[in-house]
Amino acid sequence: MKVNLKMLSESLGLSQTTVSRALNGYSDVSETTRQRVIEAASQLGYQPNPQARQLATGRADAIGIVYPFGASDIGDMRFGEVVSGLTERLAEHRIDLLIHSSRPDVELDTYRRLIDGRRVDALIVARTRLDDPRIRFLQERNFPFVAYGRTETALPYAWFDFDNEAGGRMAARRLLDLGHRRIALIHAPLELTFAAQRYKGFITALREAGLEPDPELVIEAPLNRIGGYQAVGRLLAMKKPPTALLVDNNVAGVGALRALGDKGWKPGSGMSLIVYDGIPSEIPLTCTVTAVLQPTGESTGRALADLVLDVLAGKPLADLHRLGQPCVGAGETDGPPPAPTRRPRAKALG
Amino acid sequence: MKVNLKMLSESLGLSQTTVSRALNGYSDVSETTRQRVIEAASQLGYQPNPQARQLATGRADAIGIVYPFGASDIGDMRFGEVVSGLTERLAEHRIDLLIHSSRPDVELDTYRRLIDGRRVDALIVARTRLDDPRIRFLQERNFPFVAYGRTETALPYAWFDFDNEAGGRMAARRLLDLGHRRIALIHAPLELTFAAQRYKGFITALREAGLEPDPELVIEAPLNRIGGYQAVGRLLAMKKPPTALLVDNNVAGVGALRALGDKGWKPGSGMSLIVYDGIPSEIPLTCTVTAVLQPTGESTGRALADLVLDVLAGKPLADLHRLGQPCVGAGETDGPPPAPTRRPRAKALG
DNA sequence: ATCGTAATCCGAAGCGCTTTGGATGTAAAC
DNA sequence: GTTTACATCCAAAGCGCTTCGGATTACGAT
Repeated sequence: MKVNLKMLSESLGLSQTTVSRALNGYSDVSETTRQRVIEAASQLGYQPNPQARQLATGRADAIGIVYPFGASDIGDMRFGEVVSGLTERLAEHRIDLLIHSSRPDVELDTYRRLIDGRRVDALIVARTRLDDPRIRFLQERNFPFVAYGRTETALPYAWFDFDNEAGGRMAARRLLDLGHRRIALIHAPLELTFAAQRYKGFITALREAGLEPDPELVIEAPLNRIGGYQAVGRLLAMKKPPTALLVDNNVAGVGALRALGDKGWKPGSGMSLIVYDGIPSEIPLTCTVTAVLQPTGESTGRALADLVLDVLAGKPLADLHRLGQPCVGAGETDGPPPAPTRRPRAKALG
Repeated sequence: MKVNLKMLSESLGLSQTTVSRALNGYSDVSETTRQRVIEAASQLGYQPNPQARQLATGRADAIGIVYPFGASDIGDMRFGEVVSGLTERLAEHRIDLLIHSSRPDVELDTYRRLIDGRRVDALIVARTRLDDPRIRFLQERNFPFVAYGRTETALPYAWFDFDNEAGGRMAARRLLDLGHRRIALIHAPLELTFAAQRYKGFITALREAGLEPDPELVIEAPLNRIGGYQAVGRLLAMKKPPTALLVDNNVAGVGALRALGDKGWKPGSGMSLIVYDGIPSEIPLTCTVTAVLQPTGESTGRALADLVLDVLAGKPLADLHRLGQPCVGAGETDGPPPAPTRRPRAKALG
């Protein structure tokens, strides 16, 4: 038999008011009675009914996240890990995580339902775009949210993001330091925030090294494996292929790696390769591919949860920004460029 | 301004009772008034308050799933896809998906909180074990749930599972048909249901072919990449290594593939390899590794959702079972065994 | 005219919690 | 002795919905 507030208060000879206030940490109840109440509550196994509480307070004690339907979880945003970190931190505050998924074209409808249905107190917006309609929508409605990734928007909002520009710069820098001069970039569509940022970092590094990026070597590829595969095909078909390659995401990176393998490429020989986020199946093993690494998904999840809590606590949005730092991890594929071709055969034989 | 039932009913000149019953499809309200009500509701943008409804009905309109904390989403249970399928189907019934994660040692506490806290109407139990304390717990409490994977338990319960035994058998059969006789199996700990099932299928296939499985060739490895890596190391170090290998999960499979690669193995040469579920980074590209393939995560999610709805509708548990069929997809790695070694060098030179 | 029946509709009582606006008692201040 | 100020506690009014147990009306049957 479920025990409710009424039963609990009667068994204590107190009013529901007092018991409720005791349990919720109000100051107008003496410490001794509070202890009695807490004792009796755990004794009787009292668990407040969340729906009743929510109805009375107007809160939902839940936040929502909308997962892009059909998104593969390979690499991508490490969904499972992020969820783990999120729920772990949120649980400490008795807040649940509600997950919905929807096809991109009806995403705003899903948002609308969640908001109007008062099912969540706040939302997390994942995988932002430079101009993101979801964020505009939430700002118009003045609904609390935190973005996983930044956007180009005037109004302030809470966000968590990695310093993708720094990451792109570091990666390019690494290749430059190894002596490469013809460096290719395969990047996701630039309306995606992370792609634009990494792109900018890449270009910056090249310019800093006094190089003007060769437009031919900068290829936009769809955010899937085939995209990476085909882009590498184009690069290798060039009369003068690049000596190094940066792929700005690991989904396309898998395809790129595969394409290189098909052409007989091996780690440490021929073209140098860096894949942003690394190749998923390699991370915990010896890395054959150099990668730009980011903190774990769990830590990202916790950071997002903290931001959500801050937003709900009413902290000024302009302060609620977190920037995670990536780093370049070494693999076997970032050697120096091959020695300049000097018609060797003839010489050697001669 | 949020419009509630009272406002809606007043604007219509009807009682709250009638409006509520009209909206909920009761038969004691005339069709004409029902239409009027529905019209006015969408006109005013009326959205019922879920917390109030839940309080009144005692339902939570949500189901829960507990995700194993720290589980990588690579391959594994294709968490993101399953979630997509689940929420898609559940949304049609106005049911939300609540996700929690917890470390395995406190998983039952999480269950307890969700149940006692009346936050969910049912639970989904993922990644079952042969003897699963979570299922015992839920059965004791008589709390609705559906299991993703079967268990050894007397009482009936709803489950979705793949026919892992058939899958294991098919995989072994494929290798046998190619002429292999020394076939190794790397399997996850057998307390995991899927591992036990695939193991059984493997053994069955061998016996059917008149072979007695060689205990030396059947290796248990932890469910991670290192496990697969080390197991292959042991196999290759044997005086008489196997000519074919089946890895019963793709997490260890990634490690196994890497180990083979380190020893100079290439697809189509030397040892034949089949990885259950396939290598994650390969699936949408050309497959170099033969795989036992299962339907998409989305379809699994939808199946789970349907089962949950059936359970909540009170259908007899003994009927609520779904068995998905795997199939063996071809790759480049399932060739015939190498020709028997016949001391070639001496002979040839002689 | 009277009754039974079916079709519609509604009043009011919850569901279990929070919170407002006092009530009560006690000790310090005047 | 009266006033003031705390420190504790509580009655009652919601929060917005569902649902039980009638009320009302219309109408063919008796």
